[in-house]
Amino acid sequence: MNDSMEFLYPEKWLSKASTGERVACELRMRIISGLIESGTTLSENKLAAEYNVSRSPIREALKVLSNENLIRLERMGAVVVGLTEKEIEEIYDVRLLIETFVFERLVKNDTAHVVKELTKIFEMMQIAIKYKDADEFALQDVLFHETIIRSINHSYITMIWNNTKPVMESFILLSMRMHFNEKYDDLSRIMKNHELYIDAISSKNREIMIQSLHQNFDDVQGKVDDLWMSQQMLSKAWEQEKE
Amino acid sequence: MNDSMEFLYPEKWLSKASTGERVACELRMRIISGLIESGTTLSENKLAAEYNVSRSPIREALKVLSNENLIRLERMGAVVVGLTEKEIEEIYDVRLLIETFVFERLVKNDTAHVVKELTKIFEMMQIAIKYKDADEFALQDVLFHETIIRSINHSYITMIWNNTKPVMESFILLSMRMHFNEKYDDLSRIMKNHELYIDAISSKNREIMIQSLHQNFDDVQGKVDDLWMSQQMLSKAWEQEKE
DNA sequence: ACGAGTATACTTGTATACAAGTAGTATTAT
DNA sequence: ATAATACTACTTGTATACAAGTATACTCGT
Repeated sequence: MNDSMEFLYPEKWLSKASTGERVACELRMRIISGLIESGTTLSENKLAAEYNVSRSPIREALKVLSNENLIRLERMGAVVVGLTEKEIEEIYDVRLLIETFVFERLVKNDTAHVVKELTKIFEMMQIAIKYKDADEFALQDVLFHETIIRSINHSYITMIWNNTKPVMESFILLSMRMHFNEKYDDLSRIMKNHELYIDAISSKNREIMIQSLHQNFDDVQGKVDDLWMSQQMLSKAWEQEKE
Repeated sequence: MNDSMEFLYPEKWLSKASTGERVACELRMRIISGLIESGTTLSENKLAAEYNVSRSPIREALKVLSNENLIRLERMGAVVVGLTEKEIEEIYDVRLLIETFVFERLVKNDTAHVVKELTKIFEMMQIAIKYKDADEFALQDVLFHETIIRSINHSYITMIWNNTKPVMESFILLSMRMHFNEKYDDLSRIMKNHELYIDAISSKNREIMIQSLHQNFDDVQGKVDDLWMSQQMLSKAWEQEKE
């Protein structure tokens, strides 16, 4: 593989990850960012050569990506499905679905502990903005929703989250990197919406929750545009690098 | 492994399955049926020896079961989580959640094709009852719901289904085997409920859909009892066989 | 008797080897 | 020229080998 190759996924998030997980994270980023185009056929041998590892971790990674609907494992090779606008809307469908469910469960119990945790994450996000750390911001953003979802200890809801989280994370990561330094309006809107989430859970107010969920949902279109632009730019950068 | 060992999962459903898938299906059945108790630690080497295969397909199977929340992959060994009453309720939560979502999507389009397919499956179920074929009945029952869910072509909803289906299938399979020849009342109730599903989709009537979903949900408690009894009986049979 | 350290028998993660099957191409026979 | 066949270069699935790390038990020193 080209020595000048850079990894898209933050290496510091992979401290205790196995080779298979690393490959999965990197491939995921490359697929979602568009560096690996939809329709491409990936072969285990080629990937193994490319990443200088054996087929074992590659196989593991492909299984993971297949579970996340990013590739289709076929008889000869793995076909990249990728993320179109449709898939992104669908993944947000699922998040809306499970977060609504979670909220209904959540308000039946004491929410003080969750609210405290969410507030902490909220403040972390503010720090990330202050230091213009897009990756950290994305991480905390995902963690925010994960905290809400895991708080009800529902094994199958958690399972759904575990399967959608990686795609979500990569998507948000790319989107944030793209516009973190430009769109301050976006950031303040995101922060306000997260505040709304906390309020909704704190006050157990269904109206506010629906409002914040929809707000989040409305943001998707913007994020899709971000992704598209991100894909364009990365492709260009890639082409230039190859020359 | 004991030569008298019998496989719980129908072999005819595994015609084109790889060794890994076979092992996954069999282990899943043994975990859900209670033959492998919760808390047990499974080792790749022992399983490989037990099933006379190498570690590769065993690893694959364990990854699958881990995704289904049936085991927890830890540093040393895979700890069996199993299916308690809580997990079963939770898996039905998810089915209720996604089938509700699917229904809302479904009624926006023409449902004639789906209704036709469902009617076919319904008639297959009747034949299965006629010939007292519990396994076939379970297969068609699962297929019924799969047909509904896949009909909207929503990749992430399909993903959720793919992750819950195997557990669902095993659970229903065991439940049906247990009581297929006794509880005709149950069967007719199940059939009536499936008829209700078809009606709801055909007439696009939300009221009926909610009714059938809840009916289905109310059945769960009975099924949990079935599972518990099934686990007891299988354990006893196993103990006797060992002597 | 009891605690520290070591030996051992396990565990997983990764690399490699082999077998079976498939697509596509080249070659050969008609 | 064309169709059929054989060959080549791939593919995945499974088995095996090796490395690194961990828990248990045992031995040795006090």
